[in-house]
Amino acid sequence: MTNAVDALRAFNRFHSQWAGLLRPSYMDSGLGVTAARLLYEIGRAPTGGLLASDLCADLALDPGYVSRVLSRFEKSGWIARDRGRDARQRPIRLTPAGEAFLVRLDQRTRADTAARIAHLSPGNRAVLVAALAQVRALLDPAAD
Amino acid sequence: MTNAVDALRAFNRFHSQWAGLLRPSYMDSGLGVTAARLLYEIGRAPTGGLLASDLCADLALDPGYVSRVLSRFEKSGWIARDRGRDARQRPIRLTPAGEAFLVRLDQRTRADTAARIAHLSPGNRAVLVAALAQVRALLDPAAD
DNA sequence: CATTAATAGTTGATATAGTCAACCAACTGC
DNA sequence: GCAGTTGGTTGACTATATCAACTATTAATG
Repeated sequence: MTNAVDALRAFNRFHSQWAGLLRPSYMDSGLGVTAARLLYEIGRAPTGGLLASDLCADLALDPGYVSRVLSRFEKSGWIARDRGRDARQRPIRLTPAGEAFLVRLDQRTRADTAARIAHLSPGNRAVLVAALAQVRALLDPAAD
Repeated sequence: MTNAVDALRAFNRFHSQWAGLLRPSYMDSGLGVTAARLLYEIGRAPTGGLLASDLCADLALDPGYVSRVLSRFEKSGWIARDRGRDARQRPIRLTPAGEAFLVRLDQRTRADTAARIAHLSPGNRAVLVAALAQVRALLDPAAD
């Protein structure tokens, strides 16, 4: 296991397991992992201008699928869609209810993560943060 | 972002994206991510004694689903199932064809990973390996 | 300005992935 | 030999995702 490729692959296995990427429902939110990612992305976007096509491109998802998920979000009252200047597009914005839902979800996720590193001392946390930054810097030449 | 929880969550986002965990088909193998994990697990197991129930437990999967995937594997000629002493259980073993398939798949995955860190110098690789080990040691108190 | 081509998004049909409950056969303990 | 349990399979179903066809609108070209 001195080899970087093997080490990395082993780490990938470990991490995807650890992070619960395999679980079908994201944090028992009733959302699938993909739907949760969509909602997060909507929450992160500059208010007002986000289009369905942006989501498709950013997350590499099928337009039809995105359309349906967005309809569900709309029905749940988490997003609203207006018409823009270009009447084909339907800019997405998060409603207050959606915002609230997202905040709750985020809090739960954060609490979960916190619990999973609760056993680490402050010193060890610092080491962890440094190591994570190191990994990311090396793997992602174009870090944002 | 000085906070360990936030750093970790950001890393999780980055890594799951980087590792391509979202892609439906594992390395264009025709297998879904779950099926690929099953096959790997079968390949890793001590020859002969592996049971479907072990796979269910280890990977937290539904018995019914596992049963079907294993049937597909059998039909593809990748595994064979005998009867054990306990005639309820059907110990799984990899056939030569399955072994070969797995080797090819592994080579492709390895090549892919290698390409993605091709830009790293030997020194940087060593740093990466150390950082990965560090992360894992901290996150996984019960590392194997 | 009329026609054609492209774009944003939706919808229908279909495939794949995963879940849940019922079930059979074989084993265990009494 | 019977009650309860275990390993595995099957059937019915839901959720997730893909593909192609379609509508409405805008842009491009003559």
